[in-house]
Amino acid sequence: MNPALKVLKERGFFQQCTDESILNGMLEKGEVRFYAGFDPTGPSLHCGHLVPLFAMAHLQKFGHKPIALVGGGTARIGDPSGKTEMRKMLTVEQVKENAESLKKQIARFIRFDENEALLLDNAEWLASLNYIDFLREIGRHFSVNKMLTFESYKKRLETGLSFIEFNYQLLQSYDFLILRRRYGCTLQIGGDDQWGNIVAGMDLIRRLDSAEVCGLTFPLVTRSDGKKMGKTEKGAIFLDAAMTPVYDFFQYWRNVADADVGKFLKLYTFLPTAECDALGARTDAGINEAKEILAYELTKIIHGEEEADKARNAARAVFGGSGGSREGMPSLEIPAAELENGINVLDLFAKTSLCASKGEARRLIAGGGASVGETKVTDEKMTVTADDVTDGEIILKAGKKRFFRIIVV
RNA sequence: GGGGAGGUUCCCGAGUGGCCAAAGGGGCCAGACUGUAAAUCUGUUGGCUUACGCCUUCGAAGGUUCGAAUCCUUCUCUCCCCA
Repeated sequence: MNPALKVLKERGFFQQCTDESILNGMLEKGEVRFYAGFDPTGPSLHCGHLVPLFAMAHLQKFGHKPIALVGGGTARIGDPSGKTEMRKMLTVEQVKENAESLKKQIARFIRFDENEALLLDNAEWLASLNYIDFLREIGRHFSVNKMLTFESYKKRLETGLSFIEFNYQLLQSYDFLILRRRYGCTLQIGGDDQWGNIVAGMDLIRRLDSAEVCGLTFPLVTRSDGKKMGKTEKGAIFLDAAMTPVYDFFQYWRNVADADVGKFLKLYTFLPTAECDALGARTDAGINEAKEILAYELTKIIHGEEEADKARNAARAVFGGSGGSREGMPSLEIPAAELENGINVLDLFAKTSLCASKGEARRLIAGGGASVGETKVTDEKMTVTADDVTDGEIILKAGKKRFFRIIVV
């Protein structure tokens, strides 16, 4: 088997492909131009996008030529695949802005200075399409009957599917067609929810250009507890530090379930497969340590080594490990003068990201989950003063895991 | 175009004039147990207030009423049936 394909399989990136022997042969034969799409529906990529990013990085390491396609054109429509509700329409400006920030994040995974890696925006060819021409040339090759048999559309038929969303498959197929014609792209990779769209693109290319191309999908990553990957109640875990602080990002991965550690190490780090398996097979204190490795390695890739160190040190400081430093902990500066008069605990907690309101702070205290420094807060009328300051800062705790650093200036 | 059913707090879902900040479940947060895990049990879960209480919330805007999530009018969105 081709080594690149082997790595993808070993690491859990392989769900299904259109024809394995053809794909294998293609990869063996030489550098393959491949693409994966990213929808700029938000200003930042989130954890759900990590799998295709890592897959692209792996393939590039084997010399294959990646195209990261930002869906500046398609994002204006919305893909119904896997969605149960209609997507919000975005304005052209929003999409453009989003596309810009996605590019920077993708660049952390793909080296655009090597292997002729490309970053394209499908608005380039979609925006100027002529409706009539498109129907004549592309639309006639699609059978509505066939499209309706796709699982993703079936589901949407129950709740409602607008015509423009229904057209998504045509546009994505057209993307593939254009990329093959212009850049010789012969492989599309994506999440398994994209299977239908990928196959449709393949069919279109076979019909119009009589050319053979391949598709490969990744499994939908699930957590062992059945919850959605990369989602918390506060929303998705984003790659942008402004949206998900590095410390929170680190902590998310630090807290994954035991059963997921090995799988996630293979998917979300570049550590050798054997090492990932070994780490994931650990138990007790060992698995706990493996989680730190997972969190650290991934944070390093997304936010850089310096930030990853900070986050790890902050976590260690908080949870009592060695080599701790509080620098990476979420923090807030408060003038010393304010402390002179004393600040009510409720007000102080409500100011931080620990509590959204004073009511929430009150509940936290009532539940016995709030601490100032090492002292548990038992009275909501308590006042925090300069006496509580240690080394120029006050550490607030909400529960065992959430910490906040007040820096006195 | 005609007819019907609906839009409730983070989600699902009760509520059909005052006892409703709104049942129940899920989730979230916290406590116990632990390994910053899982499972389990317990508590909590709109905002402000020391408190009495006040304010905002039941698709939107008006109206009836001492009082509306609940009644009326208009608008809007979703689903279903017919054309």
